[in-house]
Amino acid sequence: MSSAIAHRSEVPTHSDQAFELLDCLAVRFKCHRGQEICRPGRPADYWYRVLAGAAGKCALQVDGRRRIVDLLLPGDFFGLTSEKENHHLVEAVVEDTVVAAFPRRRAELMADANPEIARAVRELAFAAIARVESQILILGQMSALEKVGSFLLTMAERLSSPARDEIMLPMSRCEMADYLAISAETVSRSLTGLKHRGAISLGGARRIKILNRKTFEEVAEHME
Amino acid sequence: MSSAIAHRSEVPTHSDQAFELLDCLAVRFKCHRGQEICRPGRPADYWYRVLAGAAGKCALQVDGRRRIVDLLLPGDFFGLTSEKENHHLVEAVVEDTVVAAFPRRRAELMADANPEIARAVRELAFAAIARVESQILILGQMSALEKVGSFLLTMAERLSSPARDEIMLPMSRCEMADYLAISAETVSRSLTGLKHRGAISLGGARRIKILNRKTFEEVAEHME
DNA sequence: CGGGACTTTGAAACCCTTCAATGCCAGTGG
DNA sequence: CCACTGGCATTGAAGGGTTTCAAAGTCCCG
Repeated sequence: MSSAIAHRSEVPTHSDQAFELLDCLAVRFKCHRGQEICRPGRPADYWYRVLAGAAGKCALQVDGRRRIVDLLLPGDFFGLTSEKENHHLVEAVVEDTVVAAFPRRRAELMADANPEIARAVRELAFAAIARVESQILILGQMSALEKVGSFLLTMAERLSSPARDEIMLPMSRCEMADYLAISAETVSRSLTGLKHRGAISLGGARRIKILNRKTFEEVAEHME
Repeated sequence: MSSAIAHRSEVPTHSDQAFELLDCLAVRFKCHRGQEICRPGRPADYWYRVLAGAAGKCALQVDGRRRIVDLLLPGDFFGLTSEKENHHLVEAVVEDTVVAAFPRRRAELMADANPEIARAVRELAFAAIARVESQILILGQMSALEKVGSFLLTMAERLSSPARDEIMLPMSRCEMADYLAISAETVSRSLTGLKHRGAISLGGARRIKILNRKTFEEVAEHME
């Protein structure tokens, strides 16, 4: 489930030589919270990689709702599409998110010339598939408790900080709601529900500690 | 949203020379309905492509439920992973589904040697990302009517038969339920709901005709 | 200290799930 | 030819979870 790329809260060290070559093309920039990184309808001229912070690939619906299709953490690539235009809006979710942009044409030429780079890009695309597929499993859960529970476990893994089981969420309740396809109120209720069951403890809205993984599985099974 | 690869009910003609090379590696086989194509836990030694019929990439949950993570139609690739082992069960959904299997090692070597093939595989991976992301949007819909409605529109596009707007569903209600993360009964109710609104007509359980796309949009907006 | 954004909590309405029964269709055997 | 069977689809009713609207509470920052 987890990709070959390490997810850390800071820039992953590109141990691969292939990446060092790609990185020569990269333009880095820092984003404010909510700042748009790429916009639907524009030509898809870049591949991107999150280096620090977090970003969300969003789809805007006709009714004004926002759906976060993919949550992008350090190490994750996005903008990988076979279309000529972007279909999604990508926004920074936390302040000072750092993104590297790779000019697509030149990156593709580099991939043509260097099989290692082609392989690396392929792997990154595969990682994106795995990410989105695992999100589908979360969205397919029956109850909101299960959704929030599996989201937290996934985040604990992806953010894998030195202190595992202690998560600093990069997003607000509202953004979790857009990501999990439930209302922000239900997200909140589910978290307090998990707290009351002794599965987690909350230290401020975004600091979450996983106390008892056993409880999560019980919740997952039938929310007893 | 739709990939560069044409989706037809029969084998797509591989106009690209790159594909012809890859096809030399392929082992083709025909599957019965429900037959497993690859199994979780086994080494991921192949890439696959559906040539005819349909297949479903399934995740089995602890409670015995089945979730269809990706619906694979002719032209679609699957088995694209960076892991050493498969995580999903892939099953044929219709009788006589034809699949081509590409030995992964050799296909990768071929991609290393031939940038066109590498590019083609990359595009196919990108297409898989687009497929799953659009499925996330469907799962994120509010009501079952919206889910079923947008599913039908998507299928009409992907199956694009000569007579557009006339779909022959490759799957049962139960499988649609597993794909849309709602119960089979609700799928049925939604279909009759759409019928009563004049959006579709049913000729047998699997033959569906889209009568009025306007109605779909109304449903999507707020299911009036 | 106040403002503002975010989070939590409450109550009513609504939609979906579940369980159950009925209906439909094709294939089989008498 | 017909009855029968099994799988699938449809429909009904009760119960429960989520959404929505609303209000109160919390936290951070100027």
